Amino acid sequence: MVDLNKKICLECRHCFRRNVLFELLNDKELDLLNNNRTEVFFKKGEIIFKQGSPLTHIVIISEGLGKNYIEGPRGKNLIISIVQPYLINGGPGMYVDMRHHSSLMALVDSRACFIDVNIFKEVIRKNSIFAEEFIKCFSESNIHTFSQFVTLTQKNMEGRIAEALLYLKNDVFKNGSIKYITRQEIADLTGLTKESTIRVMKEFKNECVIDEEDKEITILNENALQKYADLG
Amino acid sequence: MVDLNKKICLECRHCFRRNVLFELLNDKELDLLNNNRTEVFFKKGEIIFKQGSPLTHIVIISEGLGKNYIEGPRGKNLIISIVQPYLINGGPGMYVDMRHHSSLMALVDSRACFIDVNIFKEVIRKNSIFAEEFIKCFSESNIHTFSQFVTLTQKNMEGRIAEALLYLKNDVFKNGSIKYITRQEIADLTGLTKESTIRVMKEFKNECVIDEEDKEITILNENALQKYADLG
DNA sequence: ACATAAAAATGATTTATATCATATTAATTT
DNA sequence: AAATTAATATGATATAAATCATTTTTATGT
Repeated sequence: MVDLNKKICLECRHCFRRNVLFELLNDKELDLLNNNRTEVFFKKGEIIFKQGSPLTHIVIISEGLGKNYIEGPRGKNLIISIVQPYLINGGPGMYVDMRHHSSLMALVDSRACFIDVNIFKEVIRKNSIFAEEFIKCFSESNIHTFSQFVTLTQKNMEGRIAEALLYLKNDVFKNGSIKYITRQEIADLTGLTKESTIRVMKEFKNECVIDEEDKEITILNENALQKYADLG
Repeated sequence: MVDLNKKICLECRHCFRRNVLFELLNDKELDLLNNNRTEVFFKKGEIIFKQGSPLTHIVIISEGLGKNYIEGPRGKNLIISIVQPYLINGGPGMYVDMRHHSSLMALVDSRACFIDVNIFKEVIRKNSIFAEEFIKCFSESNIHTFSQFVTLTQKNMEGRIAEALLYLKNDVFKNGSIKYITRQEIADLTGLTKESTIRVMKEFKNECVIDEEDKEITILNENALQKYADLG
């Protein structure tokens, strides 16, 4: 009979190794993380962690896709990032108040790995190279937030949608077509209303800057989008 | 004759110790930082470090006040934070591309301490408690950025100005009156134009929510401001 | 296959905020 | 003290984007 625990363990170590960050850990450290993890399946639309709730685990999506968003004061969401597999979802609360400062929702059926945050911090404390790379990841997402911040406060609708589409194409879907993202979500990425988003997307479609088939958005003219982003 | 080097050294260690973070370092580590630092005076309006330039040193303002801002694509600035003495100005670039992703300008005549970033990182690598506290500081500023992001994308003029004034009063000037900050700077903190900022400030003055004498802004009714922030 | 719900689309209207133009006051510089 | 520059103030006007009201299309559940 197959030892299911063992199987999950091996799977997980595989999952760990898919993020180059974990290559910096030795077997003992990997085992430590592995022995303090749980794996949970989420259906599309389910919340993986919720803003304000205790931050007890860091989350790695091993299969699927998520959106990381801040719930604004009157129900309006601001999407900070679209989360692909193997990225570490810690969040600034893990070193401040042990609370989540944003929510993570599954955009498609997803599998998520929960690692005890204290164990994770212990590994960071013990392995300074790993710590440094963790800070690096954190910093990279920070740089993206900065640039999104400027875009949303200083660019017009076309510029903001163009930036969001370029982000989705290049950073999230790695040059594939954009899937599983609704107009409302593009609105939440850009701080616009869904109606405005729909109008700009239609404008881009009419100008053959983008195309859409079967809910898949393809970017036909990246230069045009870049121009919108630059002029916006 | 007084040994000036020694004097600056002692001063600096004093400056280090004013930030509780440095209490976590041992003498050897403090010496290491101390031996790899320079102190520079800046006049009001001078740039301490410039967005895009190489990040070779972390900066601690030991006297004075600064503004940390992102220079937007078409000349419009976004102020991320007002920087008081003893705070560490690293920035996300120090673990990514060794470039500054924002600029720091002196708001009044200021003294700034430059510490070699590689030495600073070496200390972080060697002292895991210090590293953890550094991540904590970084995370706290991150949480503030998140909240400012939501405010600027989801609140109206009054709400944004109210949030900025509360930030200045409580976080920057520690319940003293708000000084050295122009209308243009409040505009850059809120993503508004200076004209709109002037109008809202006047509205707040008329309603006796704030008062201004000799360029010093006093908050007369914090509850009213909080209400504007909540409803905005 | 039908019913229900969710997403996308569209036009009309409103409104919050920016822009423009100009004046006044305060702060620096010469 | 005069001249120049920077900051604040104010009114008129324009406009980008939100809001509101419906409709159409697509997806999901029973």
